[in-house]
Amino acid sequence: MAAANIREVARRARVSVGTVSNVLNRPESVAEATRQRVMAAIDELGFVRNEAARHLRAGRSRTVGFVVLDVANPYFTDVARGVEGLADEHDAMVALCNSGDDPERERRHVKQLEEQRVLGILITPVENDNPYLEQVAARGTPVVLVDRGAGHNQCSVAVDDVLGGRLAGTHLLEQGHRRLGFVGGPLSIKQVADRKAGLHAAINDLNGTGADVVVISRPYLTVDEGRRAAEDIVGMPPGERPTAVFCANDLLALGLLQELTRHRLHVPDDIAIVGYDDIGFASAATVPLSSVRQPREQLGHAAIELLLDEVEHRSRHRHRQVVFQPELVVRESSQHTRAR
Amino acid sequence: MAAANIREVARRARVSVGTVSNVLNRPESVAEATRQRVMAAIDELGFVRNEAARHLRAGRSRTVGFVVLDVANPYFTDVARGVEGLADEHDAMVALCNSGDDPERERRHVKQLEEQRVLGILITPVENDNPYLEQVAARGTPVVLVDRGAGHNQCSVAVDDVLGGRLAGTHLLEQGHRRLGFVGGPLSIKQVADRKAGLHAAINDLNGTGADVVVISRPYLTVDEGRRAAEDIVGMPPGERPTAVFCANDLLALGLLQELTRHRLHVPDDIAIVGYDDIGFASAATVPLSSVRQPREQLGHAAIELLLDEVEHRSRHRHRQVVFQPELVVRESSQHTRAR
DNA sequence: GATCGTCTATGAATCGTTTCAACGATTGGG
DNA sequence: CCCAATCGTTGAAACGATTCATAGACGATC
Repeated sequence: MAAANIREVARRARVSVGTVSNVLNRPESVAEATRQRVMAAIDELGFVRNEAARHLRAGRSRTVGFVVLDVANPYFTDVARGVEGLADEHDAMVALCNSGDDPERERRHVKQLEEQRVLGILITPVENDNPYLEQVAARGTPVVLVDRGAGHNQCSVAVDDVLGGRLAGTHLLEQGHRRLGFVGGPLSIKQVADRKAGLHAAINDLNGTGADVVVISRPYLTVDEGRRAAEDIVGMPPGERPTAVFCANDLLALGLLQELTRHRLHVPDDIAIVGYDDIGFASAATVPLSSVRQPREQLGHAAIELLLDEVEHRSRHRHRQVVFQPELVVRESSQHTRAR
Repeated sequence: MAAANIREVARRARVSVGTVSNVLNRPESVAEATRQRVMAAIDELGFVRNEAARHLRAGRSRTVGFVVLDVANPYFTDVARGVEGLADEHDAMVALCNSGDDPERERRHVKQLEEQRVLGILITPVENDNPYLEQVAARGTPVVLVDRGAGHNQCSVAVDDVLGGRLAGTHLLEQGHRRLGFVGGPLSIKQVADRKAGLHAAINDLNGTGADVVVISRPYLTVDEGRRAAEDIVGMPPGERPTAVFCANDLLALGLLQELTRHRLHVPDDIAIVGYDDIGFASAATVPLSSVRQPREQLGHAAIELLLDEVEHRSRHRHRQVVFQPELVVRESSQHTRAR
């Protein structure tokens, strides 16, 4: 049974195609009896609107593209949830695309989305500078950077990572720690560099305390790399070992926690840990993890809001760069438990 | 700069629209000089093909819809990865849609996908019986059920959950356990019921051993519920407490593990645990978790293979129900560690 | 120089919906 | 009884790319 089209529906209901279209899009402007007849014909024929044709006519689709670095990362799926919520209200669909850290795949996805004339594209780009995205925007598909700041020729939503690092650092200093560790991925990733800078800033805020930072650099932000960082730490002479470690994300922190525990180092008494992102598994760890929380759903919310504003008021739209404040969630992994 | 269309490109390159189309789709049939001229025009105008128009003409889009229960569940993102791999080779896109366990949302997504005339729909339905999906298929959009068996009027890919339960059960019995526990979500979910049935089957296989099963039923399959199950177990008199527990998924198992440890019960010596799904976090747990592994990527692979077969050989296609065998991965959580 | 074949390029028809000016029918006011 | 206004419906013109039968140009062959 090939899908029936609007013409067949019209014929069956003995009306013109225009009327069928009206039933579908402006039911109030059609006489009740006619409407019924058309609806009946639609049911009988199993008619399903052809989105491609509507879309061709309309010039734009009702889909928003969201290109993320990694669908498997709970952080992004949470942001996506925020996007979806608001998109739903504007009956737009969200197409979730995975670049998997590969600039090539990212470009392919963006191209496809542009060909689909999506309402707009939300994207966390793999690389830092992406002139091609500005071209996409210039050709008429609005682009909003997610989790990345932008110049004022683009919209962006981000979280203040320097502040996040500072919150973590200040907290650890307040707990009396003076030998701090930073476990992070490559500093070429802006988020990582900013978080580290925040940690240093916290120390500067409190200058003259003689606090020190050992940097343990790791190539990726994964659980496995967290474990390796633990090996590094365990290998240090106890006098040089940091007494508190700030990790660039929760996956690292979880790996670190597991491996330290395995080596009979107690968290937080021997080594305190603060992570970043506050993913669901953070509070579920064997020692619940302190973490810097990013307002993930809000981030998604804000991103699509900026996008829709640009779509709806193309002329009077001004690009904005929204920056959220992170928040420190203190749990067991960074508080001395004397009563032990 | 509104997106230029193929006519403007043709005008600029001083050729007909047909020729531009040929450059795009059959470049070998166009003289080199002409081709160059057209390409130049495309670049200069920033021309981007309009997918809606191609699609309208072609009758079908090059997108496959994948509707999952929960994008935040690593299990589904892994299956999705399998789907994407093969889809890429057929230069099809995958649209990942999230039903979030809500039949209403699921239906909306399916409707949208059908209106988009996607190549086909892969879906893990929320409910068990879904006649509406057969109607979708009958109207011409192939549907493949994922992680659910189907009758022979539909294609499906699934994993033998009874076997999975049996593997877990047999393993625990072989380790000498006789008081077993089963922690699971509502038995109305077929997967859960099957896994439980498998556990009982394992006991029957070895009849006369006097093995026993305590069922601890929980409404959801989450980490939190796993913790609550631990409370139940801790509350039992030590003589009745199971010495080994099989969980319907890894999230439950992780929660259980954490809370038992917190109550100073040692895993596996006091209580052994086997989970299900073998998600990434299973091996990363404080006590690495034994788990029944489902061939996730293969599942995705097989699903899209069935779908593409139906698309490409519509007439001679026969619906198939593929069932995979799960595999038990034994780790520390279910092996006595005498050397402790 | 007529005939045939090869290679390129053309342009009109097509996909299915939406939109909108225009039309006929009906109603109410003057 | 006529004129306007209102209401419901119509039909044709878009939207932008693809396809395909056909035409034209050019060489080779007899």
